[in-house]
Amino acid sequence: MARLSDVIESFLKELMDDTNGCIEIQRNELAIKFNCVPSQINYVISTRFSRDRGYFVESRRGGGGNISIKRLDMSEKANYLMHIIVAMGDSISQQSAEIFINNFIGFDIVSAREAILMKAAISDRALSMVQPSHRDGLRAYIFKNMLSSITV
Amino acid sequence: MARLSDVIESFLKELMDDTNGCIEIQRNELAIKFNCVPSQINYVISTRFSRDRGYFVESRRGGGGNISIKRLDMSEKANYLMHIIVAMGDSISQQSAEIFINNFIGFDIVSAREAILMKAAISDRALSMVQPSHRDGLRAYIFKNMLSSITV
DNA sequence: ACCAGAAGGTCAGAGAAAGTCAAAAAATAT
DNA sequence: ATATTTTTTGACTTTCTCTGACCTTCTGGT
Repeated sequence: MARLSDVIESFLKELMDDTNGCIEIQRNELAIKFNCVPSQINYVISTRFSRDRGYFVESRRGGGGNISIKRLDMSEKANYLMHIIVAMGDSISQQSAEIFINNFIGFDIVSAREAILMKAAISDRALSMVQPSHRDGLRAYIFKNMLSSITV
Repeated sequence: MARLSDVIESFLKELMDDTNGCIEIQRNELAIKFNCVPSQINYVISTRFSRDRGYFVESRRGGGGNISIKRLDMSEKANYLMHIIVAMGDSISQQSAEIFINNFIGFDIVSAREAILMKAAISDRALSMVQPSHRDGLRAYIFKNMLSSITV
């Protein structure tokens, strides 16, 4: 038996595809449509449309209240990446690069596999041929190059 | 009399033959079908469908939970990658590396975006800090490191 | 101001799966 | 015959989903 939460999730995502990634719903109405309690809508939203899954949720109570869900758009992610490219400076350690990369996964900017690839490319191991004193500089250079490649 | 675990194993494998190497089961349901305790299903999966036997297993708990098993055609792709790692030797030009990467896309070994990332990491531009005479060697090293990271 | 009604929010508990681990039983090897 | 390995079992744990009672916030009318 398919999970109701999954059904509601894909309903909302399809709705979003038709409306440029931005929808407004009424909680009670939706609950009636899917024959569940209203709080299940909250459950779906909090487990499937959280910030770190790339959605931005707002709501208003009271008469005429509603819930709006927006899919964070690419330009925002690109801005985020550009910001990091600038902030990184011209040198970075393996450790802090990996922290950045882990955050990217959280922000849905890269997939888990892409993260693995990036980590592999800038690890100390990959750069072991390079003099230690030059490693962090080269790492920043390669890292930035990878980041700008996916900004497009 | 054949062992139950073997019976369950071949049942799952036949199921997989009919479904393109990818199945979804419910643990409790299967246990009822074979008249055993649910944890025996775990035993079969962990002894017969482990990673190094070429299967990838995922599961979800809770209502509507399930276990999915995917057969990896590991052999083919992993062999292909290993072959390339060996063939590359300890030096490679940007151009030939890109040819390899383009082939990976064709063989569904990497996605288009992953390919972009890999190319960015080993481009002459990313390695412009490095003396030209050392570039191809470092490139091979980074490239191999990325390839083995996704062979796992 | 005040109040009523109309939204949405929270949280804990019930229910529905799958996971773990170690002991008992069975099969195999020496 | 005995030791070792593999299979089977079941009690207990963890995770995810669904529900309902109760709470908070907003709007509009008096």
